[in-house]
Amino acid sequence: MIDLAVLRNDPDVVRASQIARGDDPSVVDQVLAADERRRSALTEFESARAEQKAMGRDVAKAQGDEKAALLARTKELAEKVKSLQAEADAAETAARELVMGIGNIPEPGVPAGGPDDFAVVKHVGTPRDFAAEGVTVQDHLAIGEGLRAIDMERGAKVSGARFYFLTGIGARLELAILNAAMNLAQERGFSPMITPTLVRPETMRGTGFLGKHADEIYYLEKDELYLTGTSEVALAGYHTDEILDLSDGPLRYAGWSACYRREAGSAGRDTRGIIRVHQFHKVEMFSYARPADAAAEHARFLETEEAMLQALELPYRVIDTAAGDLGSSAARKFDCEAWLPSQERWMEVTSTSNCTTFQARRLSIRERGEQGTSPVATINGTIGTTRWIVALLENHQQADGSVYVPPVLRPYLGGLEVLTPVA
RNA sequence: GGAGAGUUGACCGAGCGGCCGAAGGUGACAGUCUUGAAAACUGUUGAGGGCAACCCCCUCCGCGGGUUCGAAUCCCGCACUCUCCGCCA
Repeated sequence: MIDLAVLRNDPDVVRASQIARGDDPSVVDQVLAADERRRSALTEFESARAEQKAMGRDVAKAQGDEKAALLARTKELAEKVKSLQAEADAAETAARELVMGIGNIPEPGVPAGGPDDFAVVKHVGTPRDFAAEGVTVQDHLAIGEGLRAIDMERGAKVSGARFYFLTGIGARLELAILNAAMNLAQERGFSPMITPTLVRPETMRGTGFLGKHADEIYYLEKDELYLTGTSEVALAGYHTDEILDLSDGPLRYAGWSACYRREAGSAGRDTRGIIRVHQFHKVEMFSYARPADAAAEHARFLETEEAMLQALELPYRVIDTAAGDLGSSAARKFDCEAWLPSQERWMEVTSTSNCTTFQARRLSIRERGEQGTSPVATINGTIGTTRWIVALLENHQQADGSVYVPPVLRPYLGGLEVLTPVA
C-alpha cells in the first residue's frame, strides 16, 4: 500500500508512477475523492458518537422521570450513530480498496514501460564458444537424462505436466546448490529459516500477491489456505503487526522452502524440462530495513546474488526491470539472468526487489522513531533455486555429456569434480 | 475426532453492563538522593485515526456479528493457545 500522505500532498508523483507502470492514472482522483468521503463520514460519525457517550454518562447519573426522558432521546441518537458508523465503515472500505489497487512508486531511474523495456546494467562472464570447443550443445533435459538426474515422464505420470522427479545426482545437485546458497547467506548475516508454505489469506493479501496475479496461486478451499510461490510470503508475514527494533541494522533472514506456482498464464511456454514448473525449491533473502537504508540493502542483495552466480562460474547479465514489469509491491527490481546455451538466450535465475514501505504498510510492520512509529522497508531476493540446475548443466556441459562441477559445490557432493553420464 | 480451560497494554496480571484505554506489578526512561552505582522515593511510559496544528475528539481489551440508551464485561459464530481422552504416526 502506498503512503496516503504522498498521494494527498503530491498526487502528480502517483499519477506519473501509474503512467510509467502502464496503469490508470485516474485512480488517483478516485482515491482522493474516496478519501474525502471517508473523512467527512468519519467526522460525522465521531461527533455523533461523542454526543452519545456524553449523554450516556448523564443517563448513568440520572434518576426517575429524568432518566426516562433521557433514555428516550438517547434511543434516537443510537439509531443515528449506528447508521453513521455504517456509512463511515463503507467509505473506509471503499477508499482502502482503491488505494490497495495502486502499485508502489518506482525509484528514480527505473525505466518506464513494459517487460521488454528493461535496461541492461551489466554483463559478467562470457558465454562459452561451444562450436570452437567442438561441443554439440545439449539442452539441460538431455544432459540431465544422461546423468539420470531428471525424470520428467514419471513426474507427469504421478502429478501431471510441469512436475518432475530429481533423481540420484539430480537430487544431490539441488541440495548442493541450495546448501551453498544457504551458506553464503549465513556468511552475510542472514539468519536461516525454514518457512511454512501454506499461509492464511490475510498473509497472502498483505504481501501483495493477491492482486492481478492471483491466478498464479494455488488455493486450498477446504482449509482456506494458500500455497506460497516463495518464502518471501512467510518471511514478510513473520513480523506482521509488530514494532521492530532496527537500531542494530536490518533484520536479515534466509528462507528455504518449496515454492508452488500454477503457471496459469504460461501455457505452452518453457514446456520442456524444469525451467518452468509447478513446484521447486528456493533459498530467498529477506530484510527488514529502515527506509533510508533500503536502497543500500537492495544493492547488497544484488551483490550477494552475483557472488553466488560467480561462485557457480555462470555467465550472466543484470537487468533493471521496467516499471510496468515490477509487480505491485516493488519500487525497483533487478534480475540476474544466466546464459542458456541451448536456446541462446538469457534466463532469469534471480530477482531482487526493493519494496520500500509498501509491504510493511499493509502488514503493519513498523519501527519506533522520534515521533511515533513508521513503516519499515522490506527487500527480497533469490540466491538459489531448482532452476539453477538448468544453467549449471548447460553451461558446464562437456563433449562427452559429463558436467563440470564448480569448486563451491564440491563439498556438498562428496568432492565430485565432474558429473558423469550413466551408460 | 471428543471434552474442558484460556486469549486484556513491551511483559505479568486485576477487572461489578455506566468517566475503564483499563487497577496493581515488572521492565524501560527521567528526576531526587549518592563521589559514582545500587537501593529507596517521585514522575513518565500502548497503537491507529480525525484536525494545518495544539487542546480536543473517535476507535482498539484475539477476530466478526448480536443484545442494550450504554459492552473488556451478557449472547452467538470463528481463529488461535493449553490440558485430558481417542485415533494416526
